[in-house]
Amino acid sequence: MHNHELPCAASTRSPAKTRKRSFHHGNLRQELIDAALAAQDIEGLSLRQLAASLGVTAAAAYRHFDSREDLLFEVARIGFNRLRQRFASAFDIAAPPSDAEEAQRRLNRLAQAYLQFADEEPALWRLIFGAQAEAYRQTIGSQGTPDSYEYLPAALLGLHLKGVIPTQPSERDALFAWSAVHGAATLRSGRVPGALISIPELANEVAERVIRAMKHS
Amino acid sequence: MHNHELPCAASTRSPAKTRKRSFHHGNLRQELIDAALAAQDIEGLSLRQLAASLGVTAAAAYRHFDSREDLLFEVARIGFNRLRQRFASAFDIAAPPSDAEEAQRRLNRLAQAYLQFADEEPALWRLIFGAQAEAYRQTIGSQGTPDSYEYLPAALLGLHLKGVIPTQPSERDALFAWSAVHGAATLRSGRVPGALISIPELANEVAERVIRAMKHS
DNA sequence: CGATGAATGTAAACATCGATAACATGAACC
DNA sequence: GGTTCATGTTATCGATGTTTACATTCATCG
Repeated sequence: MHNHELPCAASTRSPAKTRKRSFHHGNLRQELIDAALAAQDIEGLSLRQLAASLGVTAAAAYRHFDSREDLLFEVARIGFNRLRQRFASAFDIAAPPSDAEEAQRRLNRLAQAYLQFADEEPALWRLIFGAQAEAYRQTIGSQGTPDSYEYLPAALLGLHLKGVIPTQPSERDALFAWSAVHGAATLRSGRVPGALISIPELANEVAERVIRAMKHS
Repeated sequence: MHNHELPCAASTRSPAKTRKRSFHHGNLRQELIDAALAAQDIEGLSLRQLAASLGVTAAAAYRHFDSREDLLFEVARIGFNRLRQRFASAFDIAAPPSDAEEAQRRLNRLAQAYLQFADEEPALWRLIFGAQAEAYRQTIGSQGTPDSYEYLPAALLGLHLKGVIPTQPSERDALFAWSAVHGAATLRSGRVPGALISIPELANEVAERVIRAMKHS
């Protein structure tokens, strides 16, 4: 029953995926997370099937996670981190935009990051903005430096600083911009008819319109 | 075990809810749907508990529904119908708007209908726009006269006809407007910080900004 | 009225799920 | 070698969706 052909080589987390495992799996926690990340429907995952796919009993998973929700929680944390990394790639939140064009490009890239995340990692997107979205947002959405939720207000403020927008962007302006981008991503993830535009184009459309709405207030 | 104190009074769907039931429940299908509609988490409903709450075995539900999903499907159909009725109350899609102000009020009321639905029937909202949103939309979203998805383009067209918007609204304009409204409803249902505005006010904000974005293109 | 058959309920069973408890194994450390 | 802890297994529980076989009611027709 037990296969102990090869003993675990390194005591410290051997990352050799090609090695056959010993009785001790060696890296089960991470592999469970990875397997969950690779699933098409993360929320609907069965812990037993997930464990079985790694050649391990369901009970083994409970050595590393308190519950199924706890596992999904860790996966959601990774999801939020990836989204924040995409935001961070859009622009440096610490430095103000160089000029008006750059300020506009920032909002554009931010929208693009959001939409690309929804497009390229739809399962993660549905997880973190799905049924448990509120629970996730409260505990892990606002952690990390900088906070994911700071980028959009920062981008809008940059637009004002460079004269693209006449008034200081209010909280409602941010809420509207966020609604537009989030809504576009949601509708896109639902493959709504007519949303067959490319992501950069769609992001540009949304960003342009958001700016237009704020230009004339 | 069996209670047959009162025989079923009317053969044709007695709606008397105060009457005690006979062995035959009499209206189980509808009551299952009603009970599901009253649930706070429709997607997470347990068929067994639902049946038990009506004093009936789980297997009894299978006389009226092929599966749990089938039941949720019927509930989702009702949800779409209610949303469409709210749209229909916003304005008559067959008649063009009387003037520019009425055209703007139409978009305003449409956004309000959308947001109020999300606010007043959050469980139904989460059901029809949740995990199975795509499946529901494909089969029941576009049925009925008129189609739910016709209202927003109609409202935008009305804005153009009355001179509020210079150009003929494109499909992308509609997509953006829809994104903004849908996103606002989604964020609101998530109780996002700062979204503490009243629904009419929020609808007005969104509608105004959508119009502003289209005015200057 | 009474038999028949469809509609609609129950009871029992099955597979699967999340979760827990008791036990077994392997690795590390003295 | 022996102890100890981390990490796996097996067995089990209660709940779930679903199916099957059986029971009851009801409408209909002779």
